[in-house]
Amino acid sequence: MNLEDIAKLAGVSRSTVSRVVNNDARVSNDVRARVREIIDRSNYHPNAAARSLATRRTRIVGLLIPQEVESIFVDSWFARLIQGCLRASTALDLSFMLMMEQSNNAEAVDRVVRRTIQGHHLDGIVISSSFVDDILVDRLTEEQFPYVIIGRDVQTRANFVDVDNRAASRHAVTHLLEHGRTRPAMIAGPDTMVAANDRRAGFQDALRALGFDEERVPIRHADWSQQTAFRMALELLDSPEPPDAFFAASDSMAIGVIQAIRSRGLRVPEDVNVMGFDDIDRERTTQLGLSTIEQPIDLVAATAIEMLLEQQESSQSRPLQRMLPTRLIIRTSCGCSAPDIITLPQAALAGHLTTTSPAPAFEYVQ
Amino acid sequence: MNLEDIAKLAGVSRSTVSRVVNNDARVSNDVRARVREIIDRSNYHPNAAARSLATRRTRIVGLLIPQEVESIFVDSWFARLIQGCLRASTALDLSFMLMMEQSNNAEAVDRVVRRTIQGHHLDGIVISSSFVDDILVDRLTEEQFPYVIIGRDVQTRANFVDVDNRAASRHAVTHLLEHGRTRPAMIAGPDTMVAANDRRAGFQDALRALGFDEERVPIRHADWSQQTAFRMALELLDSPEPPDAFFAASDSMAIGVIQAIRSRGLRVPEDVNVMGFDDIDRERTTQLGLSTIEQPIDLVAATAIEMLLEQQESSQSRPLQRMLPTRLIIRTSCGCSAPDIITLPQAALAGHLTTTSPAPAFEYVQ
DNA sequence: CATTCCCGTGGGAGCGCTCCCACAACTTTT
DNA sequence: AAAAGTTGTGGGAGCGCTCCCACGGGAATG
Repeated sequence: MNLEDIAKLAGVSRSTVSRVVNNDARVSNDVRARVREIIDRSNYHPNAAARSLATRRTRIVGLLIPQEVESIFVDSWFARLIQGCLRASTALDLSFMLMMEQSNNAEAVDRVVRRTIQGHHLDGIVISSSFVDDILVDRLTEEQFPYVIIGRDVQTRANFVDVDNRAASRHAVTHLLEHGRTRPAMIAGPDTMVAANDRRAGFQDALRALGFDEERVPIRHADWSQQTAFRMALELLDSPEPPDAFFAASDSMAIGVIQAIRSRGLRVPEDVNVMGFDDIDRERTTQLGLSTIEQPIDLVAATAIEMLLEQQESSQSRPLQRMLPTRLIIRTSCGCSAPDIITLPQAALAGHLTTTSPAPAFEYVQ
Repeated sequence: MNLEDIAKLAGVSRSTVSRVVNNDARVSNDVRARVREIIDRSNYHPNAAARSLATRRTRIVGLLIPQEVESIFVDSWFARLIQGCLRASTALDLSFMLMMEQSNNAEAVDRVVRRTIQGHHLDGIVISSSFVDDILVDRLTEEQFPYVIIGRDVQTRANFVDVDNRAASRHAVTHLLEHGRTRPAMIAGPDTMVAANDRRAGFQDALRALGFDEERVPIRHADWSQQTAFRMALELLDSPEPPDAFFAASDSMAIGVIQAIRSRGLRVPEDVNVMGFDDIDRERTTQLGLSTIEQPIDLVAATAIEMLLEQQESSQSRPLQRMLPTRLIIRTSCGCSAPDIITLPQAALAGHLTTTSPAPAFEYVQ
């Protein structure tokens, strides 16, 4: 069953049927109605391959995720990202392809490029952060292929979408310390990661603004895991000057911190206040009353997909960079008694760029 | 850059280049080498759409997951299934497409069918269980479109792959009770689900074989959640005849059971023994020393993809049904002192079919 | 009333591949 | 030595669509 068949059944030409299928205005109403009916009756659907061949568009977008992380799917961050991309694609009537490759491996990158770009398999690709410092971005740019990286990159020529980790952290920490605590501490992420550094910088911004002596505020770098955070929090709690307020760069780590606090017979928030980051596993954080910063993953994903389409339309070469707003989710661990949700203002990075890039060219989306 | 271009560069015909690309034997070695080199040098990759159009194959397989479950991705079962399918597809050089739709919704099903089947978008589709009692399977069968359902279905005409939940449960429970406990109990899954019923049947098989009075063995139906299992286990523990061995139909529920046991001041395995099912979140189960039955999700996924290809090759109409082996993962909660892994024999269903289907036609894979 | 314009429609070309058949140049069989 | 088969190669047709141009007829314009 193809266009020609439908055309014959409707007594019109192939072109006319094509116009009806593609909602072209230049078809008279009665012809349109007749063709529509026949299409419905005969269960016709245009052949995707033929369409792609003629239009040079596949209406398929992809998400590339790194293979290295073994537990990649147990980490709900990736799961939620996938879900968000899938949702956004479906809403735009795009098909969604998942790809997994090793990053930092020339051969694997080549495989991706050949298959997707040169084989014209995809219209665009969303790249989850770990691939960043790669040949891949260069190849993609060179080939003028639409892509978006999830997570701000330090080399500022790439297309990306991210939340303003620094601004969010600054505001959250300011809120945390408004409860009168005097000995803050941070369990930060690995200092090789941009997001981890941005969150730490936001923490320090807040300290500075509030007049804390940065030298005396302990910061420990953990690996996002509950276990490591637990251990490090324990160390700090056992030190001569135990912290009375923790900012953890992720909820998992915040949970580790809370466990550590409790294991020393202390209570949250009566004795020690805690602030997390992510709010992805809402069930657990709610149960613990963990105050945290919400990452709008669905929005990040949807924005990424949109940015892909934008690149497809206009092939301008200026990088597309977008920062999304976050919300402060107030439960009880920060010291508040009543839950609340506060949308955080952004733009902390504008003045404090960690790179020497030419201009603070991010687009802040409100 | 297309076939013709390469042909011109190599001084041969389009056909010859095509043969080289597709590893056709009928090309002389020197011509093959020359063409290969030019292909590599010019970064050529065949156009997927053109290929699909000519061959009527897309080399894309899909996974359809139900939209209803809000936390679909927090549940690591789905995440692992996706990962498994993705891995298997990549290994076979297939692209992997993810689709999310509402099941039990005629319109949504129609959308899937039209887009994937009639639009020739996919070569085959893996369906995660919730879609089963649907119009979808009928449509798929009718259109002779390759599909595989994850999870045994009671209406036995469909293609599926599953683990033998019943045999696995029987063996695991037999093992559990070998430690001399006399008052077993089960926290089962929702009795609307085939897998839940199979696991319960396996439990009962074991009881019968060991000479227990089934009437007096309590079985509670929960919803796979830790919370509900916790509550039900508590009820049982507070009854006049508290159980001294629990079989939980999932690890989450087993964790709830362990919490309940501990909250009554009892110890696992000294006072009460526990057996779970799934072994997906290995980190948590290991930490708790939970003995459980391992579901080989990766194998399930890989088998599903393979079955898709099989259907593509030979379009025989006999349903393709495959049961995969499980392993008993012995840690400490069952009462054992030394960890062990035991591959379980299958075929429990062969004699005890829960349906009245014509023949026990499953293929047991060892 | 003649000319231009627009609107709705039809048909050809072409997207880049595969598959089939043709055919030349050998090799093997009769 | 003729017939048949084999091997390597080339070219045409066709997969089902879109896009462009052509064209007829009615409406708007001069």
